[in-house]
Amino acid sequence: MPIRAPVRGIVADLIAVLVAVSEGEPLVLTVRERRALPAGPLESGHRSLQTGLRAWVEAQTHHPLGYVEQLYTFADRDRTASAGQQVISISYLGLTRERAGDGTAGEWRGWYAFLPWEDHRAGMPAVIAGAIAPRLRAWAGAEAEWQRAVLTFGLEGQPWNEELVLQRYELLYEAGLVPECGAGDGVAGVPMLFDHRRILATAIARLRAKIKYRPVVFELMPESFTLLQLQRCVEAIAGRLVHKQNFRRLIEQQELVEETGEVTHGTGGRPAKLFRFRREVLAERAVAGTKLPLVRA
Amino acid sequence: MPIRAPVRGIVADLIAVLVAVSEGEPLVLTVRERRALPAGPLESGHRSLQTGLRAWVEAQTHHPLGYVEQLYTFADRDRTASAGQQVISISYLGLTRERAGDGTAGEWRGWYAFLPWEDHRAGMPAVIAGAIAPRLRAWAGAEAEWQRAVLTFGLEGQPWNEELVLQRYELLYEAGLVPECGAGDGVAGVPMLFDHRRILATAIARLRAKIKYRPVVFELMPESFTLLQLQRCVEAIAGRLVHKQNFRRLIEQQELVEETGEVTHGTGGRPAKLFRFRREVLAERAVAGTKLPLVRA
DNA sequence: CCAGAAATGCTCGAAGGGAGTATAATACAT
DNA sequence: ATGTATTATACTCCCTTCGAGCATTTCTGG
Repeated sequence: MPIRAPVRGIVADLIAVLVAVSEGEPLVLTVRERRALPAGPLESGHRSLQTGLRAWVEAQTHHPLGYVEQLYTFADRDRTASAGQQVISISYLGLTRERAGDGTAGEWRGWYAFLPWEDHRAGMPAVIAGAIAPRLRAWAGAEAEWQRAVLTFGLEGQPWNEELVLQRYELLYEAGLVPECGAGDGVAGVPMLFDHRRILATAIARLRAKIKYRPVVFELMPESFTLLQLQRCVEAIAGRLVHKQNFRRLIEQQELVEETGEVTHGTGGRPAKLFRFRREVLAERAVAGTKLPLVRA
Repeated sequence: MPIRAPVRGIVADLIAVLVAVSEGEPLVLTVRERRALPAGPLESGHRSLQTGLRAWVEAQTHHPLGYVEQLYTFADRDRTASAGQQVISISYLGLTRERAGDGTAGEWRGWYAFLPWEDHRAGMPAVIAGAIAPRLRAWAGAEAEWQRAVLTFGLEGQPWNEELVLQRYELLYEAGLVPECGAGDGVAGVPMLFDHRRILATAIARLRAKIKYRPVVFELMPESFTLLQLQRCVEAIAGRLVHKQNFRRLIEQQELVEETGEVTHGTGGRPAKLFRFRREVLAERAVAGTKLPLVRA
């Protein structure tokens, strides 16, 4: 391959989607009047991107960052900053157990303020039938486009798939229904600067997928918790309700938690046992599940 | 957040892990005497990283790139090129249906040449019991380190988990058993320049996970194929054997393929029906499976 | 014609998961 | 005190999925 001169004037940014769940609401840390995600320049001297981000976030929020995962790297031409400079944005998802206290530069905000059509805990949000569906209908030229809308938004009786967060945002973007695309008014949700709302959508999609096969929810929970609190946390992230008894069976049969021996009162009903996460499973579960029809060794 | 001056002299590279499967062997495109993955500088003027990489690869190999997915972005300090320049490497996984023909800058090479301990199709490779296990045993100080080796490599009767490709490579790296770490001789496998073998491991891990829940295998198959060819392709990627009858049941009940109406002869037994991938499922399967115990709407 | 090799069809049983019923233990209103 | 609302927790039922294997069919090559 020919070695060519690289692009000059590259700027690299780290963008963090920091997530916490408080009282059954999923929160994301925002800055700049709640219109942007926290971001900072890449600094040399960090051993890796991961540790660099962790150090930076912990310095900013004074709270430990439980879990960090790289999301995606964007370098679209329209991300170009000033003249001729190319901007590369490396985005991260971070889960934190507690909300940042004072001294934090940003504000925590419920993520469904930005993507209200993603919260199906109280049934399909009115904004879908009321605004999104008709405007997508009007936009869709070919039948294929409408079918795409039907599938991603669960219209016409199609099942709702909570993982398609990014696909839904991109569909709205293409249809000109979010202000970020530069084409007028948005159909729903608070917009953000640049493509931060898309990055948030990416993060939510990743997290919604991940809680199903890795015990990451616990990174968002306090040390001890009731099973209902855990369930509410999962529901907050997934944006939909969960069958209580089966959820408990799932958690318990996987031996993800152990009883602390204490109970809580004041929840309005029978006192609930308190549980804690069994950190041992992080090592045990290294041997995760397969899905291929293997033959015996 | 304080806006600080960004790192000066950033260089951004694209690194591609191009995969093909030919005659039941997984191949990866290499350059530089088969010691490196193809890489090129990020060029401005491309609409996005994805399209930039696709254009570059297709120009190089004269073959369409079926599927492209971003893998990971590395920017470790030790990736620093010359003086004070920070290198950011954005890696991609690309699946291609055909091997590149003439005019290609690189060479296709079986990926198990680089990671021989990953091929369990003929049982656990001798190199594990013969070289890896004893040398990890000698390296492991604390019991926890040995336990990690036992779990990731499936020692002492632990089940083999084919998805832990990256964890295994990193364990060998930490233990000083690969030449890339700068500590002498490697225990097995052809080394590569820089951290390219780690990137290859990342790609294999991602692909092994992905074939289980997305129909990406078909990106590696010719237009029409027999079910055994498809199975061999999956086995090549997964590095382990699959139960034939159950594999067919899985494929057929998911309606991933349809018969072409033709059959092949000369395979040594009863002629096999030829199938083709039903591209429609790419739209249908947008509604993928869940694992949360949901409540009825 | 016979052995070997694939392809394909079918069955059995264990495990997992969706959905609902039943019972227990608390807070709170009357 | 008593009843009701609310939450916690224990089971049951049933259907689907999936691992594992047997059996049969249809070709190739002596």
